[in-house]
Amino acid sequence: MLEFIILGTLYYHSLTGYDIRKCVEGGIGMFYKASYGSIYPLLGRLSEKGAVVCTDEAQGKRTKKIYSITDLGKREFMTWLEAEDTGDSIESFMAKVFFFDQLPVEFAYEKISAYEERLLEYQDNLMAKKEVFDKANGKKDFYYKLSTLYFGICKLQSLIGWCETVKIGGDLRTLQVPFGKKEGITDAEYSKN
Amino acid sequence: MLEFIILGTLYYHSLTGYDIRKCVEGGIGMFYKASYGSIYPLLGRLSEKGAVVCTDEAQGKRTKKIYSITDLGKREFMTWLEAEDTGDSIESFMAKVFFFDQLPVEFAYEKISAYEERLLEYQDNLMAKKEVFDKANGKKDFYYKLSTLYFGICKLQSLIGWCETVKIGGDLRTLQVPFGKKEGITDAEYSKN
DNA sequence: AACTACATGTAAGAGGTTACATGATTCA
DNA sequence: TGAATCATGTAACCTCTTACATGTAGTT
Repeated sequence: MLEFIILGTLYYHSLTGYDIRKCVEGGIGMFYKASYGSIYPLLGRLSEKGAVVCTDEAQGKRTKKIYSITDLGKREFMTWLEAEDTGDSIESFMAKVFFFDQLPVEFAYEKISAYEERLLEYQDNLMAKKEVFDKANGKKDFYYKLSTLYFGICKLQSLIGWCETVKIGGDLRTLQVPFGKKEGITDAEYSKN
Repeated sequence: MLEFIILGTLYYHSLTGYDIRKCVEGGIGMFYKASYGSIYPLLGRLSEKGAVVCTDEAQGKRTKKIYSITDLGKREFMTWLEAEDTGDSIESFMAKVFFFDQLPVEFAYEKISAYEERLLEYQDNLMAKKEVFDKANGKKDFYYKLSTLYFGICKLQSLIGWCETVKIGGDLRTLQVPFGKKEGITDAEYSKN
């Protein structure tokens, strides 16, 4: 995963290992953490493979190592981006979506639709599980256990709704919050920009 | 983590390693996966430590190994359950909530409230990041990147809403879905039980 | 007789994290 | 001049996953 996130980050800009980390943190950092202890060794391996090249750039007394993606690296990145992810985590799916801007729109539509299909299947599973839970107990000794299941269903259905909107390039503002604090994504605030 | 999930699973029932896996899969399996390759070695280590004990039970030609939690194991489990989790993942929080049924209600209220507080702080961070994103680009080349951020915010606010309801032991049915397919958590279906 | 589920493990390795070690540059 | 940030790395360790290996019990 991190391998491809690095390649995606380098796709349009050459960066140092340090900068890559900042980019990841400010980008898909919500879904994926990258520490130096994983980035630097990985950059070494990617260099050996020929997916990136390293250029030394003098900067006063020290030398920065600036990494650039190669054609091979670009191909590998695109292969990953285009691959169907088989039952992977939401996080890894979001990591791909993060780079969909560099793909044709039809492509993004297909990928998100396919993912949504699998989510709908999974939804059926969860519903069946919920049935069992609801019936098997008196709803007293299992309140918190049930609550986690409800959270899972809620999150899943939010994600399905997200797919519906994003796959057609819809207005992100319609991704409204179901309940709780509504500050933040109001129309008023959004239209200021 | 898995260590405590095993202890929590064994809290009221003695089980084989095989059964533990099934329990985890059917329980917090949505948030946490456990393979035999992690369970069996862990049970060995827990035995050495004295947190669980193993009893052999003859069953025809073979012998089942049934694991039971000890007082030490119960104390360790409770310590984990009561500990403030510092910026951990949603999954690890849900894993704790899963076992809140064996805690006094006030305790659950406190834990969920404290967690909600941290979520609200994090929400401020995300909003700031969203501002930067919204302003820094023409909303064309960054649509999908922005969409992942919106998903993060949406998920976070869903979770905050979930906290609001669950901390006071509220009706789980109010955790309605914001958009998308609404099948499943309808009042009609729920009231059948 | 064949298949599925029960049941227990191990070995190799993926894929990280944490802490450590080091030093340059920039800015107040 | 001191602190923060920039910048690069290593070593030890941890936590699992995957695949393998083996065999029993129940069911069709």
